Amino acid sequence: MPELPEVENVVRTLAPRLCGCRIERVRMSASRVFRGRQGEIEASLPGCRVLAVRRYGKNILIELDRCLLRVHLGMTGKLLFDAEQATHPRATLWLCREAEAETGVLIFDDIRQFGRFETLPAEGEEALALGPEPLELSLGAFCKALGERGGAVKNVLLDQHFLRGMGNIYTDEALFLAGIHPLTPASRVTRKKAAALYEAMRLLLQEAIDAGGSSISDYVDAEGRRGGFQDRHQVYGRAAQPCTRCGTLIRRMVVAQRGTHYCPRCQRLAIKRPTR
DNA sequence: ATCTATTCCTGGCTGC
DNA sequence: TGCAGCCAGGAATAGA
Repeated sequence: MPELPEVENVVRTLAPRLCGCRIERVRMSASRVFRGRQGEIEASLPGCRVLAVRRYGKNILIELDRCLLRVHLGMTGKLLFDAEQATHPRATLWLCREAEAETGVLIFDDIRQFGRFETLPAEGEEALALGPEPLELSLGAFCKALGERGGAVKNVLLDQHFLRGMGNIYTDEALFLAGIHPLTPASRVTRKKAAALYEAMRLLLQEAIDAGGSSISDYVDAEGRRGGFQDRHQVYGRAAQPCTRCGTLIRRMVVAQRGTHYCPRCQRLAIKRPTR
């Protein structure tokens, strides 16, 4: 499932091949990824030139000269230059470079249709109003915001209005590295633990980006390459296997309707009561 | 307002 | 070998 590091790798493999191209024509199949905007997209994309490709949380924003194309990969979405790798193409863009014939296609492929493919007005990302990037946020701002939130710390980290880019895998991994139980109320995470969480999250995201992301089910970048970080997960997907730190068996429970993996010994649910 | 539960969607896996 | 049933979960939406 694509989270911040995976989307970052998609953007990095997408940008050099896409920037400067003109979209010649578009073919779309009926799919809920367009959210009823299929005709609008088909009408607006042809003739547009790609100015830039950037990431906004887990969104891929393709900046065109007339509008913004927002692509969210959801669970199983992929952007591919190789038609051979597409099994469930939802949109196909034919591209061409200046004074050249068609130079290739870009396919948005999405098995489960949890993704999104839509046009937004230029500067449309502001309307998405997501929280700050984890890698750009200061420690002080993170601790302050965390302390003001209700609910379990895992739910808060997954909330894209709190931080943009964290998903289930990196949330479980970051909580493990910081030694925080996923159900700990966000407002009860101590300053020391919050600082550990902040550092763990940033280290994890950077290392995962450098490793090409995590390929759990079928994630691949725009060149069709798998990531390598899945082999370094310490809790995610390791239920009933020994903790890499203490040997206790990793447990799985459901938090925020998501499979949640943690070490019951390294991540104690200790709610300190105020001492009178 | 703020937080939680439900819904969408299909391939892969399990067990009979 | 076939097939029913379950599981994976991001985020919009509805509900408390």
